[in-house]
Amino acid sequence: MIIRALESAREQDLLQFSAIPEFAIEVPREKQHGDFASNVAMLMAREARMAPRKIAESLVGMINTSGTPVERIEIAGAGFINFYLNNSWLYEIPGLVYNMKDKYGYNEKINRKVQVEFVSANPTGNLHMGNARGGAIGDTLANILERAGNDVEREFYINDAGNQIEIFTDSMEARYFQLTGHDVEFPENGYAGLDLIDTVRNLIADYGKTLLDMPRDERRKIIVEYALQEKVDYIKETLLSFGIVYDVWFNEKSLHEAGKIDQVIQVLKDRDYCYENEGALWFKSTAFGDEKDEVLMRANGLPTYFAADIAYHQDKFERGFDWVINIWGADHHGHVARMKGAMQALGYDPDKLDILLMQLVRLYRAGNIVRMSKRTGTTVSLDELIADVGRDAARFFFVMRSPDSHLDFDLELARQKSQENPVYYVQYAHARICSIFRQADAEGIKMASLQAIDASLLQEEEELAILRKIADFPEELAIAARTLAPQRIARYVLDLAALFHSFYNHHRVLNDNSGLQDARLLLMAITSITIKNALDILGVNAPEKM
RNA sequence: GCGCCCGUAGCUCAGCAGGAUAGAGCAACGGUUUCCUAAACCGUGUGCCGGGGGUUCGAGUCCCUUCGGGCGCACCA
Repeated sequence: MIIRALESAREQDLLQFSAIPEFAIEVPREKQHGDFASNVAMLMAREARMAPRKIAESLVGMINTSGTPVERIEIAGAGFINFYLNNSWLYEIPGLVYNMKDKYGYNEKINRKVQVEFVSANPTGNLHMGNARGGAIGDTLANILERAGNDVEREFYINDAGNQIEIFTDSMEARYFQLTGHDVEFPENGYAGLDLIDTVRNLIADYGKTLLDMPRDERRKIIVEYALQEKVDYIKETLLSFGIVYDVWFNEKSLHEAGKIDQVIQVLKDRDYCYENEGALWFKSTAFGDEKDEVLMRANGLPTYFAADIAYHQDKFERGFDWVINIWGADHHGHVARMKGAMQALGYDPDKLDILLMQLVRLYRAGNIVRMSKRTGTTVSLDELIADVGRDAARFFFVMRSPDSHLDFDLELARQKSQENPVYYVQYAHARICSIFRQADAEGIKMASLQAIDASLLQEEEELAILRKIADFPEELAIAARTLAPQRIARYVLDLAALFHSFYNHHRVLNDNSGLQDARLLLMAITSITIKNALDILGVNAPEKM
C-alpha cells in the first residue's frame, strides 16, 4: 500500500527519490499511535529534501484504503504514519485461540534441528544455584524453541572422565579408608563435601570392607563407577523434580573410549592449527581472535578438558544439528572464542554454535551472602531449594531476569507465599478463571457453541486490552526464540495476568445478558488457555484452585 | 594489564534488529468486598537511562572514551 503510494507520488512529481528505502511497519508501543505505524517519511527526508511531515502528507493523500480493514490514517510526531484498524481482526482471535487450545502460539514446523545443552553439572557433588538457573533457563529456552517450530533436543553432558574424576576418586578412596578405620590423609585439593561421605557410607553398606584387599586399580574402578552411578541418578531425579526431562545423557567417557579426542587432535594437526611448545601441544586459538593459544595435550601426554570438549562439539555437529546452543555460566566466558574457533578450524560454521552465558547467582539468607562452593560443603542444593520454596517459584524466579543479569536470590523472599512472589499472581489469575467456570457450572450455565457467540460484544477497554495481549502471544514467542530471551515469557504472562485481574475487578462474567455472558466466558476461556500455555513454557503449574 | 557482562525510580529489575511522552513490581500513603477467590483492584510520584563525546531526521538501545561493580585470564574442569 505504501509502496504504491510512493510510486504514484513520484509519478505526479510530488516526491523525488531513486529507490524505495527499507522502511519499517511496526506495532507502536502506545496504542494511541495506532495499530500499525510506518517510519517511511522520516527515512526519505534526506533524499527527497523535504520535511518528514510534508512527505507523510503527500503519501497519505495517495493511499487508497478501500477494501482494507484500515479505518483511518494519521500523521503524528516527527512524521510517523499511523494506521488505525477497525476491531474486526481482534474479534477473530477468540475463535482462533479456542480452537487451537494448547497449540496456540506455536509457529509452523521449520525443519531445523536444534540442540540445547544445559546444566551439565559435574557428577561430583550436589546441584547448586548456578546449575538451577541453568536448568530453568535451558529448559524454558528449549520449550520456546520447540513452540517456535524447531526440532529440539535437550542434552546433558556428563563429565565422567579426565583429571577431576581422578581427584574425585582419590577423595572417595581416602574417605573409604577413613571410614573403615584407617588413618589416611585426605587429598589437599579433594572434594570435601559432606554428600561424598554419604556416598561412601552407601558404598560400605553394599561392599563392606572387601575393597580394602583388592588391587588398587580394581578398587578405584568399583568406587568411581559406584559413585558416578549414584551421583548421576541423583542429578536425574532432582532435575526431573524440577520439571526437566532430557533426551540425551552424553558421557564424556564415550569420547575417550571411541578415540574421538585423538582423532580430532589429528585433524587439527593436519590442518596446521597446532604446534608444540615445551612438550605440550597447543591449538592456535589466537588465529580466531582468542587472547592466547590453548593447550590440547599436556606434556604428560594427557588431553585437556578443552580437547575433549572440542571432540564433544564436533560430535554434536556430526549428529546433524543446524543450531547448537549451550548454556554456560559467565565464569566460562573465556572459553567461548576458542570453542567457536575450534569449530571453525574443523570446518563448521561457528555461527551455528550459540553460547548463552548466564551471570552468576548470589544466594542470600537473612541478608547475608551464602557461599556455594561445591568443595566446602556449605551450599544450598537444588533439591533443598525445591523443598524450601517449591518448584514453581524457583523456576519462575530463575527465568524472570535476563540471563545477562546477576541474580540475587533471597531465600526468605522466595519462600513467602505472598504478593512479593510474582508467580502466585499469575497462578491466582488462572485459578480465578477456573473458579468462574466452576461457578457457572454450579448455576447450570453453559457457554454457547463458538459459532453462536458474538465476540464483538466485547467492547470494554479491559476486554480489548486482553484480546490485544493474547493476539501478541505468537509474536512474543517468536521474539523470545530469536533472541534467546526466556525472561520475555515470564514478563508476558505477568502482563496478561494483570490485565485479567483488572478486568475481573471491573466487570462480571456471569451476568443477566446472555450474549455478553457467552462472549465473556469465551474471553475467559482463551485467557486461561494462554496463561496455561505460557506457564507450561516456563515449567510452572497452572493450578485450578488456590 | 587484557577480555566478557552489568550500571535505568528509594529497592529489585523490563525495555525485541535505534522510533513518538522511558515502563513494571516492591516499598510509602489513601481508597474498594450485600456480587464469579481481596493471593485482587483503583488512585497518588519519583528519573541528567553512571559521566563525556560521536553517528543519525531520531540513541536507554549503535560507535569511541571514562568511572563504578561482578566475573574470567592454568599443561584445572
